[in-house]
Order: sequence, then structure tokens, then C-alpha cells
Amino acid sequence: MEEPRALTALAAMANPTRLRILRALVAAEPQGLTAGQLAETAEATPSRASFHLSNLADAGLVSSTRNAREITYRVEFAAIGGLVDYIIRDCCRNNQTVIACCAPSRNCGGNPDAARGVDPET
Amino acid sequence: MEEPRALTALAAMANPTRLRILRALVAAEPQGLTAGQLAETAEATPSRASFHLSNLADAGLVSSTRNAREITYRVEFAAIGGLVDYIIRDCCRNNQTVIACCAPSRNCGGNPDAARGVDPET
DNA sequence: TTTCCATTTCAATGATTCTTGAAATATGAT
DNA sequence: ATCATATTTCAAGAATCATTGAAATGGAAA
Repeated sequence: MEEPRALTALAAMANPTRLRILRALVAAEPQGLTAGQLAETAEATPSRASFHLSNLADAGLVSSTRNAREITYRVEFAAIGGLVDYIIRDCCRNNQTVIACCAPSRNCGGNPDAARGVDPET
Repeated sequence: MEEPRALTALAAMANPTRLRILRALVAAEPQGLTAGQLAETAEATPSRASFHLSNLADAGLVSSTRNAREITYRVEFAAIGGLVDYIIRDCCRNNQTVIACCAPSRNCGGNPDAARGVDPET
């Protein structure tokens, strides 16, 4: 990933509504969620949800496919991974402290569960 | 890291001038760089650099210490790591595609060097 | 104290981004 | 065709963020 794309991805994630949308899509993998379901989940009007959805799509963070009149969105994990890769490598020059936060027994966010590699799902 | 702080960190990084500043600080580790040096590196006026520097400091991404009349800034790798941790764990629920981007032999940004774990420095 | 240097703060302006609600588009059903 | 549903697009206004240049602050030297 190059800088302009990384900046777009960072800006896309730097919004509470879009982060909620992203989170809902992560939870809804691999089926995805329709624009309407996302609007409901994010407590946004259809128009507002659509605005944020196209922002996320422009950033490559989500993809969409139309099924009849519904449009289903899915999170693009590879794009998020590309951003993480960019932060670690291009931005932080493979700094060990940053890399350590990806390890299964990490503790970088102040969450005690994280240090034990506990899946937040369970 | 909790959401509000992650949002602040993402917003801080989502700006070309601040990303340049961060990059310069990463390269200048562990001594850090003064506000004046950073302004020069980022090709910004002192006032503009100061604005972005306090934004980065508010986000916890840099720290500063005063030495005589100069103020030296340093990158806070732990905070960047915390953000990466947040993206991977809280946001992406430990998705493997995202985690794989932190591995030494990763290839998530389209850069062939990345797959071989080549340090961009060398 | 006066002066100089590094940096920050402030107010004004300009630029982006977000929200809202109405209208448009696309698709399917009657 | 007509209608209903799902979604997007658009224009206007509100809110937030960035840039500028001038003034203020903090600190060291003359």
C-alpha cells in the first residue's frame, strides 16, 4: 500500500459511524449485511449510511454486490491488513514494539484479556 | 485502547503532514527531533508544525520534553502499537488475514519486499 | 534589563467533511 | 403500467479541521 491509499483508509476508519459499520460487517462475516441492515445497526438514516458506505468503499475497506434490490456489503480484511502492514512497515520501519502488538500473547491496549490472547468473541 | 482514543489516533494519522512528522520521528529514534527540525522536515511553518504536533500529542502518538528553549519530540511506538492492537482485536476480532500482515514474511501491501521480510531501511 | 531565539497561541479565513431531507435510480411485485 | 421497496444522489447548511500571520510565551545570552 502507498501513502495516499493509507491516508484514505485511515480517514475512513477515523469516524465513529464508519467504525460501527465496519464492526457490524466483521461480526456478520462471511455473509455480509445489506445497506438497510447497516443503517439500522449504525442508527443512521439510509442516506447517511450510504454516504459512509461509499466512503468505506472508496477506501477499499468494504465491497458490495447487488442481490435483487438489496445491496450487500462485506468487510475487506485484506485492505485492513494492508493498512496494518503499512503502519508497521512503511510508517514505523518494523519497530518491534509495534510488531509485538500483533502477537497472540500481546498486551498493547491495556486490556488484560489481550495479554492472554483471549478471543473477544467468547 | 478504547474506541474514543482509537478514533483520535486514527484521525491524527490520517493527515499527510502529520504522517510525515511521524515518519521523521521514527527515523530519528531514539534521540527525537525538535519542533524546528520537524517544521523544516515537514516543510511547514513553525505555527503549522506546532498545530499538528499538538494534535499528535493529544492523540498520544508523540511525547515532548523541553531542553532549554528547544522542545524535542519523540514518537510513542507503544501508542501506535496500541492502535494496531485495537484494529486487529477490537475492530477485526482477531481475523487471520489481518493478523497475517504482521508476520515477518507477510505480503499485505503489494510490495514484493514485504513478502521476504526485507527491512526498508537497508 | 534588553534582546534574541524557539515555540506556542490566537483569531480569522478557507477548505473538508458530515448531516439532513428531498428527489432520483434500480429492481421486483401487482 | 403502476406501485412499492431498497438504495443512492444531490443540494444546502452545520460542523469540524487546516492554514496563515501576528502576537504572546518561555528561556538563554549580552
